[in-house]
Amino acid sequence: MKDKHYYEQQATEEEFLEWYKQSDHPQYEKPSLTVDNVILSVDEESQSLHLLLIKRKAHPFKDHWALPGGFVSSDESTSEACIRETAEETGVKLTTDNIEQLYTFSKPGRDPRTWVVSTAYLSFLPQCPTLEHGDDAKEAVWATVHRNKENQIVLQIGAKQSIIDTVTHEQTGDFQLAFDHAKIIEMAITRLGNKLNYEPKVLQVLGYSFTLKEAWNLFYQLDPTISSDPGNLSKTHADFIEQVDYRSEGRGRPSRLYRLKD
Amino acid sequence: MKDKHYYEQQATEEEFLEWYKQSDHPQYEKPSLTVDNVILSVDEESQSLHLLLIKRKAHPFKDHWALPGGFVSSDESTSEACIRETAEETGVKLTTDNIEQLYTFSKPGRDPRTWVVSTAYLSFLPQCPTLEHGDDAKEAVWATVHRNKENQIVLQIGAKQSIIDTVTHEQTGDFQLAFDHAKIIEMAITRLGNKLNYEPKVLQVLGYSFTLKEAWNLFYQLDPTISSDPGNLSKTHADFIEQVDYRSEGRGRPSRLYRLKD
DNA sequence: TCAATAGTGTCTCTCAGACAATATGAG
DNA sequence: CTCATATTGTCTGAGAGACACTATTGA
Repeated sequence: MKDKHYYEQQATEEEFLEWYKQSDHPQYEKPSLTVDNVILSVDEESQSLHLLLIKRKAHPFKDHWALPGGFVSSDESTSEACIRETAEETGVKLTTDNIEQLYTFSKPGRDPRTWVVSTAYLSFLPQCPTLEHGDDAKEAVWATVHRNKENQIVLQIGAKQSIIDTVTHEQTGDFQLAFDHAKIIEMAITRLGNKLNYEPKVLQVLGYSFTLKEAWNLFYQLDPTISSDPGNLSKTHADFIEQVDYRSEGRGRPSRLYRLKD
Repeated sequence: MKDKHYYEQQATEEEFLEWYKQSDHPQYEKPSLTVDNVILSVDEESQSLHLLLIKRKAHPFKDHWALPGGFVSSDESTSEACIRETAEETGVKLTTDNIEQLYTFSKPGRDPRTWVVSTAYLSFLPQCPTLEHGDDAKEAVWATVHRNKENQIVLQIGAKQSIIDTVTHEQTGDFQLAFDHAKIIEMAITRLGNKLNYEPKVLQVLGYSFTLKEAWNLFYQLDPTISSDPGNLSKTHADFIEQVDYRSEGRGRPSRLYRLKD
């Protein structure tokens, strides 16, 4: 048997890989790898931006609200794991077009049990589908989320409210999120607000088509300092949206429908 | 001994954690976690943007050029690992202000040996310090890097050149990079180009102070479609730079020195 | 005094934002 | 016809970019 040095530095790449797979390797400590998914949608009725949260039934952080997510396995990328876990936990089918990687959180101690590193994703889902929460499924809700004029992020579940301060990164209010999920949500909302003008992928949450007013409402919830004129969106975002030219019904002048360009 | 269900769902959080640490847990497969660092700097003489590459001495990808980086351990975050590995491999001390997280790469098979997930960082370093490459240290070089008018990314090491096409994501030319490092570099340069106008952190590569001409040269290498007037930077980037008012020597009118605001 | 280099002033063009005007449908 | 609602047109101010002009030094 030839030695390690021979295979690493003198053999061919093929010989090396064959040797590598047959050898034992010192086991360095490895982290568990998870994904967490910030799933955003808007409710058609209220036009409010919503965020999917799940109530934890077990320790740690029992009874706290958390983002959906789970473990990544070795035959998939983190984006595939994100899509798979979302489907498993909520029944919702996402595609690579609906999700984008947000950030990887790795601060030691972020999970009180053991070493867990998590890659967070941001997902866009049309029209808040109703969520099943049977006995063994975890309780899942659509929480409303918006940024207020003080630049804080406000979450609401029913009458309960939680505020994330973007300066101090502190959570206050009626409930606390599990793990470092408040930081993840803060980063998600902040990134969305920054990108409204040049990569308005968020509009996917409005479904295939939407009115200018609906788009403006969404933008306003992410950044209450934007222009107060919904109509101006057809100028400022002309490169990103196109008219589908169907009209909806209702009181008042019918609004035109637009869609996000490919 | 009480059972798993009791500790997960009925005990207090403290009891749960104590039980958790004393118990055996099914070992799911875990990935190795690494960091890769895209370290950018500019050479004072040539004013060219440079990228730090290391030549691999062992399989896999023996003799290919690669980004510096290494394994993350359980008592540090990925950013700490990035700073530590950079110091170990190059002697360069970075701080959290000099680095930013780029993306986490996790596509199965990206490392031919085993399951390796890597979080890539982007680092800014002033004035291309000279690199030691002794016997046991890996060979390290500053490769020049810029984006050409065809929107390709061009790397050069001496007379050898490699081109990364940002449409097809193919590498052509005299050398190939190890692993998926061409994709990492492409993402780094693309992100920098997009952020020149609102978060010009890249200017850190110019050191504490710089002239408008130097700043423009850097911007031009990242995006050759920018304004052709270096002087306009004092208008367009007035929010980000401030004059230090010292003047340099040389032929012609002395240029003012600016620095990146805090 | 000229060449070389750098910074400043000015003009133009584009575009974001506010507001007024117009379009469309319900009752 | 009038009200409610939504889109379109117009005006204005700010700012990016091009270019010419001025400033500062060495030779």
